[in-house]
Amino acid sequence: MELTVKKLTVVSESHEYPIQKKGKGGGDEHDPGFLMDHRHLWMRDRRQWLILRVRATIIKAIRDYLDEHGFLLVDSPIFTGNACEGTTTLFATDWFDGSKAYLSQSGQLYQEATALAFGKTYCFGPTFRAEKSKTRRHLNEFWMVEPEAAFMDVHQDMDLAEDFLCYLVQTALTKHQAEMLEILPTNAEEKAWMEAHLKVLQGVQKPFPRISYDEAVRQIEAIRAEQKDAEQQKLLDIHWGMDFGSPHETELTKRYDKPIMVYGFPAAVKAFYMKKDPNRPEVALGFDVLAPEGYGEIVGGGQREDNLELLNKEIARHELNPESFLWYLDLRKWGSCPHAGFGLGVERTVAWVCGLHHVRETIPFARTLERLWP
RNA sequence: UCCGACAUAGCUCAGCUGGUAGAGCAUGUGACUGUUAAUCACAGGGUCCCUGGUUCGAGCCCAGGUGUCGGAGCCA
Repeated sequence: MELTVKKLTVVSESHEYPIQKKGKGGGDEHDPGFLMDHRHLWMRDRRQWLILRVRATIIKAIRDYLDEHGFLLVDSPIFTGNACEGTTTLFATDWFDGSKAYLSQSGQLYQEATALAFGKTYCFGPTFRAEKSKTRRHLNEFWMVEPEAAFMDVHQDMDLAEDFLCYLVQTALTKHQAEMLEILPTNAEEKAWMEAHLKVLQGVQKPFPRISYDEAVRQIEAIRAEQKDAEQQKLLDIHWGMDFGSPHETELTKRYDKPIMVYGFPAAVKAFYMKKDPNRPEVALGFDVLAPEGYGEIVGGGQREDNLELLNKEIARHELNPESFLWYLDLRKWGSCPHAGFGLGVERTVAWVCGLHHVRETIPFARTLERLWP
């Protein structure tokens, strides 16, 4: 395209722009820390511009899907009065009467209330974790969508998560596939990787492999036996009853080119509100969806304990204060029913779809352990 | 909290066995003008993260500290 300029107006002069063009070798002229310090300008870069538009597409797809499938948006509060699952992972702030308010780390408990009132609901907003996690998968402020439905069991919950995720990925691909291939890779090697990655995403169709925790443990044991590196063997140590660590998830998902659904975790390592398998009380009716290519857990969910007596026992076993949960227990006391739901992390999903190394690029202004600027 | 790596010009980095600081880009001046990652010439630009130590001499070696990044744990 060629333009014949008839008139030129300088709207604003810009001298010594802090972010430079690519170097002659084609590599980045700046390291990630510098770029994050200039996030307010960096987002004008075409790669960042695309990533944040993919995020917007995925967010719209989340709302469209749930709205069209009978879910009502009923948001959970962000301030909560009590620390539900331990204060160490919560940000505390001063409340009016000298007490503390905590920033929500999940809207789920409130979604159980709204689902029992409206049938199918979801909340979608920022979530806060005060964990001192410094990894490419963690932010201290991130966005999570949490659908919850009455009369839904864990199997229907997994069906929903599967269908939902397929819709999100395919919607993002339909809209952005061409520009993702054109813009995201910065060299020939990355371009080849992106071509393969887009094929993987095209293959994100139902059904996903569903692997029981028991089976996953067996597979990880087999993977561990193949490892030659002693360090890696140590990291992959596993036995029934242990929760998975990142190395377990990463190695397991490398074997698949679709997201996998792992279900039936040991109840002992899961949250107090998870319903137990009536046939195997040591197993919880929860599941995780693990993205391929090592992107980790993008969905966590399951069926909730709807039996008042069993729930009380779990609260005692986890040494939680029952008074904090009086309203939550009311939900079982008056008109309860089987119900289930899940949470999907927006940034991890966007990072996976875009094939990014780090989730910090998937949110306009990342908040991490060392970053409150800009 | 634990483990590891790194910290040199505005930015990205090099710097040998310890001998007193370099490149590219950016910036300034000039040349050129069909450019689009412009090109050419010249120039300016440094608390080598901080403190202490070893040494005739430390960007380099040692100790402590600070900061950044990655990983573990925890999780989306």
